[in-house]
Amino acid sequence: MHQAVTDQPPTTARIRNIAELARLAGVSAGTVSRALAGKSLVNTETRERIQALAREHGFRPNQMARRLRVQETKVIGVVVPLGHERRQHLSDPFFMTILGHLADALTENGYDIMLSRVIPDADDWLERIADSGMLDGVLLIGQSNQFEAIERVASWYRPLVVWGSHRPGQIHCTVGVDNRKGGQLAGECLIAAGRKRLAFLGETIAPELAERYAGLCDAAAAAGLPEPLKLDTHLASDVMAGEIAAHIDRIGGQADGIAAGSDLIAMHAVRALADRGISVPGDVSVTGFDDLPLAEQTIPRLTTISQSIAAGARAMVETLFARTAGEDTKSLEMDPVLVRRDTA
Amino acid sequence: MHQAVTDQPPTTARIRNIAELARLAGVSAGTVSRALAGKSLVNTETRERIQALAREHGFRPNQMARRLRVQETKVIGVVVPLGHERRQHLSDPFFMTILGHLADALTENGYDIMLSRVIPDADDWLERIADSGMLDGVLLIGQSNQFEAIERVASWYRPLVVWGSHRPGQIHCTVGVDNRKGGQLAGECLIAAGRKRLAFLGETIAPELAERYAGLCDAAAAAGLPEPLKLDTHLASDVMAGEIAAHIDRIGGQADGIAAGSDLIAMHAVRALADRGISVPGDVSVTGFDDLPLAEQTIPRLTTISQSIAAGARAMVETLFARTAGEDTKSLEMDPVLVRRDTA
DNA sequence: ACAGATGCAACAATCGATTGCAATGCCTTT
DNA sequence: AAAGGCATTGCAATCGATTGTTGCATCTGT
Repeated sequence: MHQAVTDQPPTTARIRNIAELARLAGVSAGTVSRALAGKSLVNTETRERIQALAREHGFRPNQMARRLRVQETKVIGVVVPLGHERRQHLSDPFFMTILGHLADALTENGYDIMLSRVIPDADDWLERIADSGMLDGVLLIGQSNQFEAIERVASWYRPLVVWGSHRPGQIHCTVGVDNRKGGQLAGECLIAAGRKRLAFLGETIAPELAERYAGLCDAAAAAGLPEPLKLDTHLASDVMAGEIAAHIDRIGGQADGIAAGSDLIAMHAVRALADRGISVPGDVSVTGFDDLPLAEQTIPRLTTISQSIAAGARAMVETLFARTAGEDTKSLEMDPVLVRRDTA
Repeated sequence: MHQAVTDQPPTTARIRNIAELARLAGVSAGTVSRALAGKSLVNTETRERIQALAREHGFRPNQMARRLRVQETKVIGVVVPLGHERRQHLSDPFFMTILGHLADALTENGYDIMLSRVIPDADDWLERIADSGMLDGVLLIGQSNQFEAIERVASWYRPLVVWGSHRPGQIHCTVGVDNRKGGQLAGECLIAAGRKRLAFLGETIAPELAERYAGLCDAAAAAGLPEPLKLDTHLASDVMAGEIAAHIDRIGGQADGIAAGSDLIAMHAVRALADRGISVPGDVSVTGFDDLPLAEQTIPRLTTISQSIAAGARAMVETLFARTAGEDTKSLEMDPVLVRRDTA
């Protein structure tokens, strides 16, 4: 009783389960369970005796067993499907930023996070996750090209919320930004800066980016400008830099206003332009998308379209809990906001 | 049999466990288990029949139960202790970068990741994680001020590897960089650029940063310069920017060479200097630490000390598996490398 | 002093899958 | 034809905790 509370006793064998502790305390396993859970059904004195014994031996009940029994895991899966982009990896700054906010919101509510980076080879990848019995809910970051798979699972698995865009009539619940409007804002910003030859930098296989491009086209059309160039770029960071540089070299002076599909792409573009002695925003204007924390730290600071990621993450978590509680939830489409800084 | 493979049948009730499927197939639960696991003990024909039935009903065995039974979870915990810095959050770019690489290495080996952001209020926070029965191993990112707690757990919990610095005689196994040498490299770089009034920007409560500062002092002493200034900064990104700006204002021209404790701090410093019309590296030289991917993307690009995070992450995972297999492992201290770019 | 109420703890079923061992049936061999 | 071998499958224990129900003992009120 006089040793430090959390030390392992050197002599005694470790206690491996409730039954052993029960034998040691001279009570039944059920009583130990109730005592450790702090339930009032056990006598205060015995409860404290058992708790002291547990502390002394460094015993903690096995969570796996508990969760199997109570059918509740207090774990939420956060999943990134990498359908069209197998080489992209988790360190993508947008994903990391939203993950950080999700982690904050979930841990505040007493939930743990299970992280999966999934390459959807098998077409039941999401079924497998939803149905594993390991999770109380799933948050999906991005739809990638897996719209069908998500719809299929959403039809029977309720605790699922997706970051992404909302198509009319879809089953699964999304939280996201109006990407088309965001693209339009970016276009209007470039046009207001006097740019007439626009280009979009990003891979339009992902629906989000396709919509941003569509919005850019809207803005161009409204201003009577020709359709913006579309420059594809992979999202994997190791190849992105090279591809962007190649694009810049190739298009030469054909574009004076670049709307990038993400802040990361924009940063690479600014970097590539600077390397070639092209001034931003003197010669070329550039806009980003996302408004990551680092957008404010670059020099020049990025003009970008804000997604308010923190609010989005909070909304995802709240929506998930609402769905778990059986409520019907609506998808949330947030308004993008232009953040005017130094690049456009 | 003619419907799409993973569809849920609209009429039948969902199958909830192996026993129900067994009844449906007219065999025992054990046989179903073996069939779904693809074991050769069951007749090929029955096995395929059972597998088809499972697919048809979208049945997947409960992982929680399986894991309880086989005492192996295939889940590794990745934990960030936020001992001295409660407001820091997961979106810290260094953490995110290393997490990305860890995720890659672990998923390649068939492991899932459980993410915990822990604020060590209770002093048994790590015991609770290690002993939860939910994890096959734990990777700790950073020691924070929790050295004692980590030592205590490491004395009985083997599958634990920590990113951080190694003190002589410690029990727990670390992977990290020689922070003191890194600080020294930074100092030498600044001195080689002709800087004589050095300063360190970062919070020296964390042992890693304290060692980097010590290395900087070594370099200064070796060059016969006075002891560098120590400017404390919190690591939480929301307050960091303001604090750094205040430091820059306060010290005025007292320092012409700034060694930052991390790339993020360096970025903020460069930003603050630029805002004040101070040229980098014209008037002041700045070095970072970590060599995050974004260090190469800033303008001017950051001169920094490389930690080779990718290699470190791989080493952590390998070491963890070696320990799980019962091998004795040594801590790994990697050599830092100066990456000379544009800020010093 | 006795019926009924109350407090406390034990018992046993349960969560869902895995797996060693036993049992069945069929085929081969002498 | 009996015995041994092999291929399948069933049975039942097990992983470790939770919890509804039951049973015992003590206390209260009249």
